Amino acid sequence: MKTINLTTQRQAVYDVVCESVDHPTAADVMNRLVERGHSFAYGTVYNSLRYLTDKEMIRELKLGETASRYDARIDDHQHIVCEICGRVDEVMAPVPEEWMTQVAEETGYEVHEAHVVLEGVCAECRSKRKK
Amino acid sequence: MKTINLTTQRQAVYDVVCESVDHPTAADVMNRLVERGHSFAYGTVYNSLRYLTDKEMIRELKLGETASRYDARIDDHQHIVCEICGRVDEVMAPVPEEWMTQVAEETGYEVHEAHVVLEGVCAECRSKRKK
DNA sequence: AATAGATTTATACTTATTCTAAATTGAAAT
DNA sequence: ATTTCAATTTAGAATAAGTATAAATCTATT
Repeated sequence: MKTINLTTQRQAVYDVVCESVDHPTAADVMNRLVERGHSFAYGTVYNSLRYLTDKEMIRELKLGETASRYDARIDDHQHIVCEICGRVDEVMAPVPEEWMTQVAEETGYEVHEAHVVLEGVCAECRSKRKK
Repeated sequence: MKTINLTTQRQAVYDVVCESVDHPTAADVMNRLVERGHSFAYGTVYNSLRYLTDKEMIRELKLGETASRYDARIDDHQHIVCEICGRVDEVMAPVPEEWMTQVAEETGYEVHEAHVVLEGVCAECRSKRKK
């Protein structure tokens, strides 16, 4: 079932996510679609985001905020959120395998994956703070 | 401001969280309060959970589900969720310091903390599956 | 052109949580 | 003991994010 049916709506949603660098929420995506002259139903945007997520063309991020965010990078990676300005950046350093093994031993679980949300202060906010 | 004012309601909420081993949601806490003969307002339970969280007597967990869960263990640790039965267990193995350092170097962030949600299959579900 | 299946639309609904304004409680001061 | 005042609780309305539904529309195939 890897048939992918990209309707106008799904393509437009995909384009917005791909061209965004800030991990937009569904509401962000909606606004950007309107800016581009589209006017899709509320539910269609959610449907499209889910469809694209199911087809693994985008990823849904749950970073502990109320709304999910979406990411066009689908390779395995984590995220870091700035406590000051709220920006979200990618973390490419892989979670250490040995730690995962340790967790498996400790818990008796078969460990499949790790979702990590780091918190800290981004470079920009750090330099602003120095004054 | 470390004055802690434990009203009847807050104490009862705290007791429920402390005596639960399954990381209850606000709704779970509400039900358990009713079982114990209490009948507090809806908002009071949320207020109390927030109060206790602010005073660092309990921790709020955002594990990617729609509802927050609460944990009476306040020492630094992570969580693992079973993909089959949904149970949530503690992970005491600390996130490797060197990985955090690596992330700091990679991102330019000052890294403060890591929230990790692992996913896998718990021991019980693994043995059930073997049949 | 006719049909069927998938998709979109508009809108209603759900769930989790927060907000609000009035009522209640409880500690401190008279 | 009574007054007072802030903190807290209550009941219920409001909000935010997302899901469900049923009718309308689109699209591919006969």
